[in-house]
Amino acid sequence: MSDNVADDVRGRAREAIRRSGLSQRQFAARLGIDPTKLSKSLTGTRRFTALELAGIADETGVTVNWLLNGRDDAETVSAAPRDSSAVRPPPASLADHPGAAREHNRKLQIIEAAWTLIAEHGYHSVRVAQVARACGTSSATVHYHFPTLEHLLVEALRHSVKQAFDRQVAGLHTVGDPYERLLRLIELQLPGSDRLRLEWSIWLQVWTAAALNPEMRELHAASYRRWHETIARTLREGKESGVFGDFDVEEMTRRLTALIDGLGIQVMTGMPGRSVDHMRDTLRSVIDRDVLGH
Amino acid sequence: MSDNVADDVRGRAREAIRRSGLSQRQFAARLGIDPTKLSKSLTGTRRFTALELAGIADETGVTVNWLLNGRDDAETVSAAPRDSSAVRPPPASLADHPGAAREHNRKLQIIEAAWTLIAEHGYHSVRVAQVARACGTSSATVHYHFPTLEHLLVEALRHSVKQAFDRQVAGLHTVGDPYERLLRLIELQLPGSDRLRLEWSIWLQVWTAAALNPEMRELHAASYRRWHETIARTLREGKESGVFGDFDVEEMTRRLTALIDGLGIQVMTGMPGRSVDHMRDTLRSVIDRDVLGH
Amino acid sequence: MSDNVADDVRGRAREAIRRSGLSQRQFAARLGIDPTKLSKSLTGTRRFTALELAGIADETGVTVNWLLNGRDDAETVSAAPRDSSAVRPPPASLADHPGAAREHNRKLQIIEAAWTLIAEHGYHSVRVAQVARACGTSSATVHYHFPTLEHLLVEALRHSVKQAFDRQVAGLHTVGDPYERLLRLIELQLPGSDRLRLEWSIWLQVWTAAALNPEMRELHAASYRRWHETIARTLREGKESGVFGDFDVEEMTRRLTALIDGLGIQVMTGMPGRSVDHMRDTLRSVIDRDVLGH
Amino acid sequence: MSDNVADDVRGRAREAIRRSGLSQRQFAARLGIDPTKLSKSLTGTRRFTALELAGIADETGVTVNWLLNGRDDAETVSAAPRDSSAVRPPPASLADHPGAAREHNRKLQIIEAAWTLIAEHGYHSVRVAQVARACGTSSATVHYHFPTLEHLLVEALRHSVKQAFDRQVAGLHTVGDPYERLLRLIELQLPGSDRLRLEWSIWLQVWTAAALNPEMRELHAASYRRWHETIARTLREGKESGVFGDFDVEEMTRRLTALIDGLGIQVMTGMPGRSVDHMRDTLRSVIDRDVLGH
DNA sequence: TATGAATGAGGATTCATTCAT
DNA sequence: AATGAATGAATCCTCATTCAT
Repeated sequence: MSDNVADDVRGRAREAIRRSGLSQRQFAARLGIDPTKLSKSLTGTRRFTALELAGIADETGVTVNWLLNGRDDAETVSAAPRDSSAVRPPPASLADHPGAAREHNRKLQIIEAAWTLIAEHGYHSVRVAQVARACGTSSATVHYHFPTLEHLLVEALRHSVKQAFDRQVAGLHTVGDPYERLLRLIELQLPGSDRLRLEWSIWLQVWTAAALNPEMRELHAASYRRWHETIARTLREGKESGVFGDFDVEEMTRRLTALIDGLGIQVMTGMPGRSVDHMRDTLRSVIDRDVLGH
Repeated sequence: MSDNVADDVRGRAREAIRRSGLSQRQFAARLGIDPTKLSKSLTGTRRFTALELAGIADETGVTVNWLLNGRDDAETVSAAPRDSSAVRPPPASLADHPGAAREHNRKLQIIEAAWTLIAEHGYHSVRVAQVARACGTSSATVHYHFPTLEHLLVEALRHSVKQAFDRQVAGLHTVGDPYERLLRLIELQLPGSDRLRLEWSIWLQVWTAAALNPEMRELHAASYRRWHETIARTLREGKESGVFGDFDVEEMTRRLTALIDGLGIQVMTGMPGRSVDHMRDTLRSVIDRDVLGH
Repeated sequence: MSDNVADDVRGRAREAIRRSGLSQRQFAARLGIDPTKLSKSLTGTRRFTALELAGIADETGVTVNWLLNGRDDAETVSAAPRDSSAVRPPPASLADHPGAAREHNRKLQIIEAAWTLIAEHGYHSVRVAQVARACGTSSATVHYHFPTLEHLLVEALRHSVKQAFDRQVAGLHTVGDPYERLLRLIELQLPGSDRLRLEWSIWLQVWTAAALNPEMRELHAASYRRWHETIARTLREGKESGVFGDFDVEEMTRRLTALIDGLGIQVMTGMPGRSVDHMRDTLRSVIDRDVLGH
Repeated sequence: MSDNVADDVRGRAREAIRRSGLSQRQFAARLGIDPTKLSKSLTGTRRFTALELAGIADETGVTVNWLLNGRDDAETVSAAPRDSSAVRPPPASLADHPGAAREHNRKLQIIEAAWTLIAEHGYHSVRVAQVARACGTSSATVHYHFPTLEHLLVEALRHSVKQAFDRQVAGLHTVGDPYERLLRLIELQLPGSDRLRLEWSIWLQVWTAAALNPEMRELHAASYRRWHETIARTLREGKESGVFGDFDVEEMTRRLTALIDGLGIQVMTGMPGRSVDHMRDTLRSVIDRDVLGH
C-alpha cells in the first residue's frame, strides 16, 4: 500500500474528526486511546490500528471502507453494500452545520444502548424506558429520535451489520495472504470477546427473526451476503493464486459459513465440549484439509 | 426383529389406545388412517408404519420407545432422556379414572396449539388468548391447565423435543445399516415439510433463548444431547462395523451436527442458493467423503 | 287504547323485568319508584307513566316501542329505526343464562357514565380513567367491555339516540290530538331540565362531529331522521284531520326542526334574551301562526 | 357616498399597504388581483370591490370598518365590537420599524393555518406540529409567537369573527335598500363556498364550546351580538322606512338568526333534502312572508 | 426571529392472571 | 372442568412546552 494511500486515509480521518465537532483530544478520549497516538497517526508518524479505524468510523458515522478507499462502495476484502438502505447515508452529507455532530452522537448513543440491550436481553425484552435509562435520558427523547421502538431496534440491527463489516475491513485490509486472511477472518468472527458474544447473540436473533418474518429476511440477506462474499473473495483469491486447492468456491463458501454458524451456535448455547478454542481448531482443521487440500 | 417383540408392540399399542378412552374407530380417525389398517396392525396382520407409531405415541402420551421396547429409557437408536423432566410422566400413571383421557387431550390440545403458535409467530409473540382461541376455549381455561404462560410454553418446547425423538425412534428402529440410518436420520431432520419447518423454527428459537438465558440451556442441552447421541451412536456403529472410515466419533459428531444446524439456518432464513435439496446434497457429500472415507 | 293492549304492555314489562334477573323490589329501587306502584302497574291496577316506561326500557335494554307494541319497528308516533345498527339487539336474545343481566348492566353503567361525561365535558375531553372512576372500576374493565375509547363513545351516542326516542314514544303514545302532541313533543325537547340540557349538549357535539367527519353523518342522519319523522307524522295527521292548516309537510318539518335547533343553540350558548321560556313562546307562536294557520 | 369619503378610503388603503412593507405589485399579487386594478383603485380611477376591501383588511391587519370610516367602532351596517378584546389592536400601532410587517405576517400566517386546521379537523384535533408544518416552520416558532396552543386557537377564533365582520361590512356598505341588504346578508352567510363552509364549521364548534365552557360564551356572545345587530339594524331600518312590515325587531331577529343557524346545521351535517339552495329559498320565503309582510 | 433537542405529564391499550361461580 | 368478569402492572406513544443557541 503506497504512501499516497496512507496519506489519503489520514486526510479522510482528519476530515471525519473535524466534522464530528470534537477536538482531537476529546475524540481520542472517546475512542479510548492516547491523544498522542491519535495525533501521530493523523500526521503520518504512526499507522492507525484496525481497532482505531473501526472506532473512528463508528464515532463519525462513516465506513471504514470510505476511510480507506474514499468510497463506501469500494470492493476490497469484502463485498460492498448492494443498496444504500443497509448503511448510513454517505459521509459528506452530515455535519457542516453545528449541532449535527451532537445530534448524530445522541442518536448513535441510543442505537448502541439498544444494540447492547438486544444482545443481552433479547429483541423482545428491550423496553424504551430501559434504553432511555441506559442513555441517561427520557423515553420521550428516545421517541424524539426514533418514531417507534421497532424503528429503533431495526436501526440497531443495521448498525450491528455496519460495525461487523467495518471491523472486517479494518482488520483485513493489510493482510495480503489469502490463507492468513481466512484465518484472520475466522479469528475476527469467533465469539471470544464479550463484544463478539454480543454480536453472535444478535446474529442468532436475526436468524430467528428472519425465519419467522419475511420482512426481516431482507435485512438478514443483505448482511449475510457481505459475509458470504468476504469469505468467497478470499477463497477465490487463494484458489487463483494457487495457495488453495481446487474446489467450487461458492459451495465451499456455503459449507464454511454453515459450519461457522453451526459451531457458533454450539458455543453460544453452552454445549458441553464446544468452546471457542474447539471452534477454532475445528475450523482450522477443516480449512487445512478441505481448503488448502493438505 | 422377532415376532415376540412385535407381539409386545401390538400389546402396548392396544393398551395405550384402550387408555385413551377412544374406540379403535375413533382413534384411527384421529390418526387420520383407515380403521381397517389400525385393526390389522393391532391384531398382527400388518406392521405399524413409523408415522403411525409416532401418532399413537403423540395421541396417547407415551413414547415410541415405550411402544417399541416397553421402557422409556431404552437405549436403541437414540439416547434415552437423562432425566424425567424432559419427557411426559410415565404412561402407567395416566388414565385410570374416566375423563383422564379427555383431560389429557385438552391439555395436549393446548400444548400443541401453543407449539404451533410459537413456531409460527415466535415465542414472545404467543398470547394466552391466542392459544385459547386456537383451542376454541377461554384464557381462563388455559390457565386452569397451566399455572403460567411460561409453564405452558416450556411444556410446548418439551413436547417438541419428545415429538422429534419419537419420530426418530419410529423412523429408525428398522434401519439396520449405519450408512442408511445416517442418511435416514438426516432425511428425517431436513426442513422439507411444513411440520419440519415449524420444528426448525422452534429450534432456532431455543438456540436464541439458550444463548440469552442460562436457564434455557438446560432444556436445550437435554434435547441436544439426544440428537448428538443419536448421530454419535450411528457413527460409532458404522465405525466399529467397518462400514465407516476411522475418525474421532465425538469430533465428527460435533462437525456434522454443526453443519446440519448451519445449513438449516441458511435454509430457514431463505438465503439464496440454499435449498433443502442443496442441504441434502451437501450433507451427503460430506458424509461420503469424511465419514465413509471415500 | 283497549285493555288488551294494556294487558300486553304489562306482560312485556313483566317479561323484561324477569329477564333482568332482578326482583320487583330491586327493580323498583333501580327505577327510583315506589315498589307498590310498580307492582300495581304490573298487575293492571295502575298505568305506567311515560317516565317509568322509559326507565324500564333503559334498564332492560328493550325499546319503549317494543314494550308498547311488541315490536321494535312499530311505526306509531315516531319513525322506527331504519337499520338494526342504530339500536341494541332484539330483546329476546339477552339474558336466559345467569349473569347476562349483570353484564348488561355493567356495560350500560359504563355507557351512561361515558354519556354524562361527554355531555358535561365534551367528547374530546372524556378519558377512559374518568369513565372508570365514575363507575367505581378500573380502566382495564372499561376496555374489557369496549375495545376502544372511541367504540365506547360512539356507543354512548347511540344510547343517547335510543333514550331520546324512548322518551318520545313513552311520552307521546297517549296523546291523540296532533296539536297537543306537537306541543308535547316540543316540551319534551326543550333544554329545561338538567337531563335535557345534557342531551342538547350531546346534540351540539354530534352536529359538530358530523360536519367534520363524514362517518359521523351516518349516526347523525339515522337519529335525525327519526326526529324529523316524529314531527312530520304529527304534522301530517294534523293536516289530514283538518286540525292544522294546509302546508307542505316536509317543508314545514324542515323549518320547524331548523327553528328548534337554532333556538336550542341560542339557549345552550347562553345568549342574552334566549331562555327556555322564550324558546317555548317562540315555537308556540310560530306553530299557532304557521301550522294552525291562525 | 361622497367622493370625500372615497378619497379617505383610498388614503387609508394606501396607508395600510405602505405599512405592510410590500410594494403595490407584491401586495396585488398577494391579494390575487391585477396590479393595474389595485393601482387604479388607489388613485381613484376605480372602486375597490368588497372582496378587495376584505383582502386589504385581512392582509394588513386593519378592519374594513376602519378602511371605510377611519374608525374601528363606527356603527354602520353592523355593530361595532363592544370591547377591544374582540379585535386586533388598533392599526396605528403596528409597523413603524421595518420587519414589523413581516412579523405580523408570520403571526397571521400561523393564525390562518390554525384557523383552517380547526375548521377542517376540529378544535381538539389541532396539533402545534400540524400548524407549524402548514407554515413550513417549527413547533418552537409557533410557540415563539403564541405562548400556548390555546392562545393561538382562541386568536384564530377571533380572527374568524373579524373576517366575517369585515366581509359583511365590505359587502354591505354600498347596499342601501334594507330588503336587498337583508338578502345580501344571507347570501354572504350561506355555506356555499369552501371558505364559508369552513366558517360554518368554526361556528358549530364555537357553539359546542360555548355550551360546554362558560368561558367560551364570552367570545361567542361578543361575535354573535354583532351578527345579531347586523340583522337587527337592517330590520329596523326596513321597518322604519316602511319597506318591511310591522314586527318586534328583536323577536324577529331572534327568529331569523335561529332559523339561519338551524338551517345551516342541516346543510353542514349533510341532511338529505337540505341544500344551500333549499336554505336560501326557505329564508327568502320566510322573509317575504314574515318580514316584508306579504 | 427562529429552532433543534429535550422532556414531563399524561393517556390509551395490552395482557397475564385471579376469582367467584 | 370451565369460564366470564375483572384488574394491576406495565408499556408505548403523544404532545405541549421549555430552553440553549
